[in-house]
Amino acid sequence: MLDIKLIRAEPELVQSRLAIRSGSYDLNSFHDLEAKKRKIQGEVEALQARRNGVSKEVGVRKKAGEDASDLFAEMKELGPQLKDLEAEFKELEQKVDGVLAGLPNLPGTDVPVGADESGNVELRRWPDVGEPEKLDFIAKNHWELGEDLGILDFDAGAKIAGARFTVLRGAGARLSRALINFMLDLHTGEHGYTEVMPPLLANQKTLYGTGQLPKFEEDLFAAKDDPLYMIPTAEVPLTNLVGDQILTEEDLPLKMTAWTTCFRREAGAAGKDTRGLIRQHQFDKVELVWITRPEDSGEALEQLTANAEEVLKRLKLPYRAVALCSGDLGFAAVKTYDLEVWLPGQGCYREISSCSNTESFQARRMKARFRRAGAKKPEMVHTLNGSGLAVGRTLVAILENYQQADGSIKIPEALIPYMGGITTISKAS
RNA sequence: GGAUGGGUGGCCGAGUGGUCGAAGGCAGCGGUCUUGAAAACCGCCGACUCGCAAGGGUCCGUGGGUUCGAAUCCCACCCCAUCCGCCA
Repeated sequence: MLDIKLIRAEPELVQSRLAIRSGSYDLNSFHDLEAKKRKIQGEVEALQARRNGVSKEVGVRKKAGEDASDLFAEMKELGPQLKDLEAEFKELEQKVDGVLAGLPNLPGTDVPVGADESGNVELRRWPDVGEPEKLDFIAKNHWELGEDLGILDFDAGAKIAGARFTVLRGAGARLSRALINFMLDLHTGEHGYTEVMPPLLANQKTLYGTGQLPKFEEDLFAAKDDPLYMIPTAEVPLTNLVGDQILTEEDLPLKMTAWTTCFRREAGAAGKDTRGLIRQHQFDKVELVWITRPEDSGEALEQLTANAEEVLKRLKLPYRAVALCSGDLGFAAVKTYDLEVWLPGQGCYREISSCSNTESFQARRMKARFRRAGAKKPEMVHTLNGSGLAVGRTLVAILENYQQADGSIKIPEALIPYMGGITTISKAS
């Protein structure tokens, strides 16, 4: 949620910052609505002040045994009047909140301006020399490799649950588990994150806090008989852990990591990435979340992204880092770096991690604050999140990058201990 | 699912329908004392919001209701704890 004070104080700035996002946001009618709300608020409060004064006076007179019938008469008139005005105010307030809840965050001033993903800016590649190493045979897609090896079963997934669900078997299932453990061990052991296992279902308030609701309900799976949604990312439960709290300055930065399964309806993605593991309704992800002081969040995004990149480096998977342009930013983000892994089977880079600084946008929605040592007023914290990494897509990247001419898969060195010593996945294994 | 007890400020915890935004304690901040610290003592100390300010308003799980007036009474709902039942 944007700071209403900022919208009021700098309407042109807010309008122009929103204009470089995708979608259009006209704040003119909002300003009128909001001004009217404040006007009514003033009137309501004046009447409330009078009511409170009268009530107090009644108390005083009763105690003294005096008559208060003139005050009762006044209240008889004031009461209904106040009630009507309060109802009007409430309605206006809800409208204002509704508009506010639907406004996305303002892109950072250092974010490249662009309409869509073609405006994104490549920052660096790893390894940093030219194109990724070419295989000396024709690379296969991961779905061919996986099916041939019997470790990815798309038909079985479709039978059990439908399209965009997959069954992993044998070494495939093991590889997924190995990746989760490898990533968690790295982030907790070397990067200083605390491991968390959150609920995979969340209530409406929680999804509002991170910005999925009310605007993006169609992207979520919902429970049938309970007001609960399956989480689309661990960012949702992890970030909300600090909601409705006033932390101390020493608590910050708070760094959390979690492996969770994630669920997305992919409502707007019909026909996109229909084959393979790239776009699934259900996938596993290791998430990184930081809660910081406002002055620290810029640097925190660099570190968080570096932590995610380290996973790719240890797995020796070629990738590039991209700064998203204004038109490609997510709803809550001020600034986002995407990490894109090289997929030889498809001859392109694909997103494998997205790291964002939302600054105080989510904190304001969920009332996540902290108090500086010695300070009187609490302040909003800044929240950041990033994938470190998407497990399914990492598995894809390993299949495609580590494939051999005979269709077998070499296990990246860093993963061998997590694979029980197995060094290759081949048809026989 | 059934029964019971609860949801009050950063935390713990009192609270009689009427100067209650709310006792007390802890934590925090400032001070006295001390070579310094601790202890002791004194003072300050909720959040949000409207307003240039003076000041006003809202908030005691949520939403309704009763009343001139509700943290206190009534209704509904949510959540938590414990016991019973069921169950990974």
